[in-house]
Amino acid sequence: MYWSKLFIPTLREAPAEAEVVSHKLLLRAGYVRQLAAGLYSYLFLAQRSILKITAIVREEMDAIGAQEFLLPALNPAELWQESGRWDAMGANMFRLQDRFGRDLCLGMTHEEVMTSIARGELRSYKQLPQIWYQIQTKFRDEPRPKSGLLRVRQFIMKDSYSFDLAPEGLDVSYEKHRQAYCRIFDRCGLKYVTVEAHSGAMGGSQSQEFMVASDAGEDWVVECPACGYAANSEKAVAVAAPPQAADPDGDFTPEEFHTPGRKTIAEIAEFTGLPATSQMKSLVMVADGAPVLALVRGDHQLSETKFQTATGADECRAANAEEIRQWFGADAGSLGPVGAKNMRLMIDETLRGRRNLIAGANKDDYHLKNVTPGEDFQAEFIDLRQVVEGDTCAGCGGRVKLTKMVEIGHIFKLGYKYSKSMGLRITTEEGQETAPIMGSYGIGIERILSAAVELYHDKDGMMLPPPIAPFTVVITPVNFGDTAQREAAERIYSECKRAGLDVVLDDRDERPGVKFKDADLVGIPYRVTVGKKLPLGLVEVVERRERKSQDLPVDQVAAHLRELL
RNA sequence: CGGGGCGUGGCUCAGCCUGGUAGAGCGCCUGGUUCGGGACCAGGAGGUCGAAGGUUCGAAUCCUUCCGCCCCGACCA
Repeated sequence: MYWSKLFIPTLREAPAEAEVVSHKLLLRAGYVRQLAAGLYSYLFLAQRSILKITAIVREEMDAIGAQEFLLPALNPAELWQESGRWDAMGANMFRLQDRFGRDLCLGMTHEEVMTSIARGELRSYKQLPQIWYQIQTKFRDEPRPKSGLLRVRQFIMKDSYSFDLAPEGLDVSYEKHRQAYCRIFDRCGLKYVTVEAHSGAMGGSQSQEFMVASDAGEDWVVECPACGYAANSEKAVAVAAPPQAADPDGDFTPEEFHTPGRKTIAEIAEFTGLPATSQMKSLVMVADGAPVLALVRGDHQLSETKFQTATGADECRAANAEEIRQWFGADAGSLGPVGAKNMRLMIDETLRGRRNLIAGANKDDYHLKNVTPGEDFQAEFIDLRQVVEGDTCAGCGGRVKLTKMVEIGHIFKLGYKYSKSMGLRITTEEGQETAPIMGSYGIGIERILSAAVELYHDKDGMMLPPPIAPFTVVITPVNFGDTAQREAAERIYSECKRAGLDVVLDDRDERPGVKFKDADLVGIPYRVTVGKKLPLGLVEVVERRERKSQDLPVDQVAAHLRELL
């Protein structure tokens, strides 16, 4: 293709609305344009990358025996009502009505539709296992779309679903996906980690996420470099740093003391002269409408995900000021476990064995000292806190590190949630009816592109891995008006084409600097510069990432690049 | 939904406080000179200043309401 004929609207400056690197570069390099919050048009270059990514995904999915479908994005309400998710999805689901007033939604994911196909067609254990997938557009009415293509309201997902007779079969389907995902992300040139993920409150037994490190990410991943442990912080377990002061030894009873105007952990620490680790932080939560008091060490944060999982509730939130007043007779800042009535108490494992701690007195402007869990109040010990930097690995004792990451894929053992709620039954070898066990597996296609840009860029632009770059070679004659340069460039161009390379010839009547800048910005992995060395029969082959340059005779360029790519 | 910021040619922004005939740079078009890292000269096109209402002789500028976009938080199968 000839650059002068292509629509590649590069910008010298990034539009003001872009903040994260991948967003800025995708706009500047002319890959995408924004239509509205969380809605992007993919222009020529982005579409080329996306086609390359989806081709890789397709090959690897096909290789594990998965079969490609294409399901409607528009779904009838009834299907989602059967699984219970018409209500559960809440405001995150786009809903609409047809001309007859029938409720419809735009699919956020396709467990329901896949299950409805399965229950209509699958009859016998002989038909299992099945893996069905699609590469299709998903819609989610995100409360806050952000970060360019990283969090959007419409995006392309590869989603697959496995149906197996028994858990051992699901293990196999799951493992096939795990390996296929590794191959996909390897082939896309990404540096990623696989982490244990939160499986949700509704009984999924196992799930893993594929994550790429990026400051633009929204998840924190806890990793132990020593033993390789890696988990999403929503689920991660680690050993907390020991308390900064030893607990008073002795069998004391709780004793009230006046703390006028001191409400925060830091204020109490300053007032008492004891560190935050000597305090219990009391958090009043509401789980499915019922109050629950969650207790963590003063310097720790409650993990709401762990909390929700522990309660088994569908919906959790922090209590508001009126509720707290009503339940405790005091305001936030003076709350504690002693005397908390008519509610469940949960306490973080880190506080097991601690004695004579400080907590709120449930009386405004008063706190208690000498509060001992298990003696002065009863609570369920559960891991509730967020892992922090400085904790040590529960497995090997190494120091864990936390890294912000973007989720690009998620594999999930679903269990029987959909097969049971939607009445999918097959007949076993023994002639009994049984519900197949399911798995679901997702890859965010645009996130692969964005994550690659986040991972590989410099001040001049993108440095996309060749397998997903829109072009792999650009031929840049310094002066296209020069006959010798033009002829050499065209010759190399057609030889590259014949060698099967994705090549573009920059035939624009621009100064060389403009062409070099655009090639760098767009992130084409190799550039062939046809210029001053041509009289010697030589051109330069420049590698984008390292900027390594090599002079080659005109007739060897295509073969050389063919080797590299 | 709470908090903050921003909306002025395609892009980046000035002008707004203190009301008085809409600007710059880049980009675009024409002609010329250039040609190894975003050239130079000359000429030119392009804007209902987010929208509506109000105040005023007069509103980009002041007031009210609404809309949109971004950021932080809440939320996130």
